[in-house]
Amino acid sequence: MSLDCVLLGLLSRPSSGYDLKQWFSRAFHHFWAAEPSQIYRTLGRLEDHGLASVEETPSLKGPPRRVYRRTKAGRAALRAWLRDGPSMSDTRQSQLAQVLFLAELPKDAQRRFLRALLREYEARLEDLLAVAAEVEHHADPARAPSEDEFFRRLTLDAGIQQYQSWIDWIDRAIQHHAAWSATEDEPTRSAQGRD
Amino acid sequence: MSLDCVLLGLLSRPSSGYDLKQWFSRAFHHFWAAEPSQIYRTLGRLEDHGLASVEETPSLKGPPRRVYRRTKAGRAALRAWLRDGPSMSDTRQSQLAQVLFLAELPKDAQRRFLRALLREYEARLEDLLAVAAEVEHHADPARAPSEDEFFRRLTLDAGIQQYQSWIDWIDRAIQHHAAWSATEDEPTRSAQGRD
DNA sequence: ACCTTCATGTAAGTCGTTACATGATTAG
DNA sequence: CTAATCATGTAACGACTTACATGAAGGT
Repeated sequence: MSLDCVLLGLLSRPSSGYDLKQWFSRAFHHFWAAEPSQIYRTLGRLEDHGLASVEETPSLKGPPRRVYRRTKAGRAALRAWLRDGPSMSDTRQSQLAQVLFLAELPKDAQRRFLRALLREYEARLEDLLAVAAEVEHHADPARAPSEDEFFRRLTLDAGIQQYQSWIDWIDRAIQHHAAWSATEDEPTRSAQGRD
Repeated sequence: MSLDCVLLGLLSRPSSGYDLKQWFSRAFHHFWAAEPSQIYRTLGRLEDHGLASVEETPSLKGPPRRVYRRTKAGRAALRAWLRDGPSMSDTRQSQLAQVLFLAELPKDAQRRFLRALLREYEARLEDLLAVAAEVEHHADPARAPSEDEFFRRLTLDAGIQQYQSWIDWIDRAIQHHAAWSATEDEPTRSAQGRD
């Protein structure tokens, strides 16, 4: 239900499914991912419900673009969603679940896992910083940002800070893990092959 | 597919669906939520695939408990999942999507939204701190933590730090928003009723 | 000739949510 | 007697993923 709202938000400018896909792989990717198939289907649903309208226009390359724009009802739905207050979705972080069960692996595999996690987050942070730099580059430093710009930067900042916070956490985790491995170095029960 | 793995991880101690539900609403809730219906269905699937076995035992109260324990194959599947390295699930944070579109609302509604978001995260942090305090209380400060304890604390720390990081972000966001609202106080285009 | 980018989707299947159904035991 | 807790699930629906299908335009 909330991908519908996200698309309605993005449709502040008329866009094709393909256009929207680009947003999802760039400025956005740190807090919402969506596959083309899902985007196209959701756009169809929006149209069915009268929240968006389509217009087919020829494209320079390939098949004609189906450009969606939101209707009055669409805008109303979006605003209702926003006015309802924060919709706190349950985040599923399988990496953390994996950390919780890491006792199932031997110590060196544990260390490898934590290091791999660190590298993952570092890579993601780097990607996001590149996006942020690009946004910054397009901006006019003399003027106060527009509303859209202001909030786009806020969400970028959120992502950057989240990743930095993860990296800090894993750094400390790796250190604690090393220290604790040293104190507890008799072979442990749970790393053995029982079951 | 990964709820299967999470349950396999939790089944390091034989448990009923009801037991597992308790974990999901307590020590766990900050990075994975699951409804009973889904837990029961997943347990059934694990059994079908030979990753867990059931034994029915009478309970003191209510219907008999169906206690699941993981099989050798189950443990192997879990370890394979862990050895495969971090599984970075795409997080969907609809709150951030909402922030991105906040320009659709008037300024005072924007401020209310950000404040509500702050309160949400503060409440969640408080809950998690309570869980962490409880865990700390049960622990023996003299001994080094067991492997299980060590990783459980790691995941709790991650949650606490994440929430704190969110709170810092929103605090700053609210300040920036106030400052920026003051500079840009002519009525803005996007807050008007066009579309 | 072949690859990439642009651009559309469908079809099958899994995962997850919401709502409901059932029934025993114990504390007030 | 009533409500809470313990304990099981099903049924229906909606969300999301994975894999596949199609095809034109333009570059190498």
